[in-house]
Amino acid sequence: MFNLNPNTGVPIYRQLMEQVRRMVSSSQLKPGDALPSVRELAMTHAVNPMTISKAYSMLEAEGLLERQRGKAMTVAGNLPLQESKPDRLERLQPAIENLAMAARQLELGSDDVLKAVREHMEKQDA
Amino acid sequence: MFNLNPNTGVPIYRQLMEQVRRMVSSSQLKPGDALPSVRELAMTHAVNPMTISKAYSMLEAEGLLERQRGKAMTVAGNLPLQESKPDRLERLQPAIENLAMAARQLELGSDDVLKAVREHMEKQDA
Amino acid sequence: MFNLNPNTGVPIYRQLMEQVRRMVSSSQLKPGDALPSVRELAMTHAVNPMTISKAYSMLEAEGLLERQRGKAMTVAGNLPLQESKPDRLERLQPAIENLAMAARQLELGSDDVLKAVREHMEKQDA
Amino acid sequence: MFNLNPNTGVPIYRQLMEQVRRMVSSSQLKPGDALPSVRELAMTHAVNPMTISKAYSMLEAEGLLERQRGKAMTVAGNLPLQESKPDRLERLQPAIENLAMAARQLELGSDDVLKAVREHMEKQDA
DNA sequence: GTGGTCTAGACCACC
DNA sequence: GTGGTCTAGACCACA
Repeated sequence: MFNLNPNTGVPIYRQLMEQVRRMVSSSQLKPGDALPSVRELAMTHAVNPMTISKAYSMLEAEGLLERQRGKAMTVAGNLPLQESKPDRLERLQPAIENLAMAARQLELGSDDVLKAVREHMEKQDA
Repeated sequence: MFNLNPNTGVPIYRQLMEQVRRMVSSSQLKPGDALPSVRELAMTHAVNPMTISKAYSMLEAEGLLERQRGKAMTVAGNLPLQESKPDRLERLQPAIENLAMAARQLELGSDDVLKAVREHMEKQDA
Repeated sequence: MFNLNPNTGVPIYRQLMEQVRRMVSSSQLKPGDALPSVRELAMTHAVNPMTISKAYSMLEAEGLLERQRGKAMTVAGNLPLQESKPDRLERLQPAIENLAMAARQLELGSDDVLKAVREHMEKQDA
Repeated sequence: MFNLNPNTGVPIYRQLMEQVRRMVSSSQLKPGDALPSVRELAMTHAVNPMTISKAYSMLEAEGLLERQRGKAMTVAGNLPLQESKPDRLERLQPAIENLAMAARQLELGSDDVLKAVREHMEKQDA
């Protein structure tokens, strides 16, 4: 469900926050849905529970998640519906810019890049 | 030439190191070429000179750059030629994986992603 | 400057957040002013630095404080001026309600309460 | 009768314990008086019954309350009479100190504070 | 020097 | 079982 990599330089809690935001944006996580428990996520990703907890707390402060005492955190109930495709494409932009910059610096043209992206995504779908 | 963003969580010096490596990998920076001076880069990107200097020093320790007293740092002279396209595509993988993960979490299909990437890269070329 | 009590049941980081908000509200801390460093505050109050850091981080997320790399945190520069007296009295309400509830349950009348408050505040001023 | 606020950070059971102690201290609850049932209090304050029960049990352990099988809990019969006014003023101190600290940080003088307290208590009496 | 991140582990509050 | 808070201590990024 989530993909946390401690070696990228991006803090783990920030990776998680961003990924939760995206899952909510696409309605793979809907208002009222429970998130994985702090301990469970910490176990499966071999990360300290506090690191997960920090991400959840900050998303709660943002209003994206809600806490219910003694229960798992849930997606906030007062959120707008699934974001439109243009909005979600907007959220994709940073990853695209990052890719394009790398390609430019590697002198790889759009043909090569598009081919590599297509292959990766097809392999993933399969 | 470079693109340094202090807000991503990735340390600035690591962003710079990675970007220099890519430019060398593609021979946009060739053995003997001078890099921008620490001061210049620090000015244009509003970054502390020590941060630039640290990146350069670590690349020097890696053998990618050479320092000549009183002159700008240059790309090391004993480097292999431009990397082959497969090698450079390999360097592109992390950015592709990052993009694919974001797309999956946003529930955007490969068609939409490829279209967005193509548009971004064309706009950039223009 | 601050008053942190670990025995009230109110989390320390929340006590600190509330007190910083009040100091800013009254302009005892003005935009641009530096706050005590995390380590300093942790030392003087015998509290773990992370506890202080957590309060500061959450106030930053709120927009009340700003972080400058390598420097102490400062009060955000884009804040409105000192709050009006009615606004500050509004902030005082929870403490007043708490006092009134206690007085009611202790069957102490407003005369006794006002006298006690006056005495406490005069002693404090002296 | 009681005032339980889940958002202050103070555990609910501690809020309740403190308030019961004050009611007993002022003889608004006298030895032999029955307390509201766990279920009733839990309902009216939208709190988990176990939370109420825990507060009652701890007050029982303190000797302030007595449990009679199948009946409501009552105030213990062997308690001293109503506390003297100085004793009750002593119990009020924490709330006063809290108020004075808030006022100081908000730069509100004793005149303003006393006025606000008086107004609040009069409104409450009315 | 500053703050940030993470860990390992404890105890608490609540369901 | 859930999340929350705190500690002690390590290492990193940045000025």
